[in-house]
Amino acid sequence: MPTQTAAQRRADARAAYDAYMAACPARELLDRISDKWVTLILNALADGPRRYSDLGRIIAGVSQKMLTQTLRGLERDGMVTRTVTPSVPVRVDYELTPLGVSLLPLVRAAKEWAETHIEEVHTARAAYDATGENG
Amino acid sequence: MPTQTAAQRRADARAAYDAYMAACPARELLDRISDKWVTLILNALADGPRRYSDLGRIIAGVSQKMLTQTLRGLERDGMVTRTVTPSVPVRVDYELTPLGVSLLPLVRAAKEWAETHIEEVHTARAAYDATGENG
DNA sequence: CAGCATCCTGAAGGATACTG
DNA sequence: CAGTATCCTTCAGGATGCTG
Repeated sequence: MPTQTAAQRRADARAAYDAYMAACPARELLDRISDKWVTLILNALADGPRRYSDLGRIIAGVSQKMLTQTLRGLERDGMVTRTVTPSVPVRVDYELTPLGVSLLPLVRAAKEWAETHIEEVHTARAAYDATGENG
Repeated sequence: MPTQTAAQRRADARAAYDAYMAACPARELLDRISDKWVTLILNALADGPRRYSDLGRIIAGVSQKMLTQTLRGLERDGMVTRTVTPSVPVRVDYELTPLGVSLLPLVRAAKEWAETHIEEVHTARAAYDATGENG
């Protein structure tokens, strides 16, 4: 029996890697904007502040849980501000911070790339699927 | 009993939205590059072709399953090519296609933004956590 | 060497019900 | 209105063992 199995070595490597990854700024960013709801909220807030219920309607398919959870995350990261107006009933507005706004170009760049190259991707995909299906 | 409950309406909205989302190029792209292993593989292949086992070593914490699965996905989408050299033992090289290469600037832009703004994020996060903890 | 097939667990996220 | 709390399902992804 070896001092360390291959599995253990891999596990160690992963642990080290995970630690490294957790500290990687690019990774943190991608983890954030890769979230489906994050990009949708960012877009929904792009032209100005919105109320909680407005966001829920604009984004249509979102559950309360995910909406709240995502907004909290964005607030925590300084991407949006949450403003409570203690009227009756309560009113809560969300708005992008400068930091949140600075993220928009990146999201748009991604959109740009996607729209430019998506056909290539689809073509490649169709070709790949075709070759695989008949042997 | 209403013709349609709120839950049903939300479910319908989600179904419609999911369909819409699935067809959204930007969404497709984000789904791809948000994958942890995708960005790592892209980077690993940035300076030239690599063998399967090399990738496994360079990316350290990856499991065979995810490595293969991710590479297949990238190949299918036309981001990488897979070249088999039928020697003994077999040798397989992966290389970025022009399409794959065209994605690198975007990944780097993300990295750039992250490195520029990550401190702001961390500061905001610390502030947020501080206010919440003794409320 | 470069995979594939299988099993299994943890975590994300939707549905639902309740509250200030 | 704007959430919070709970339960429950789904499934991404790791471990393991086998193959051309």
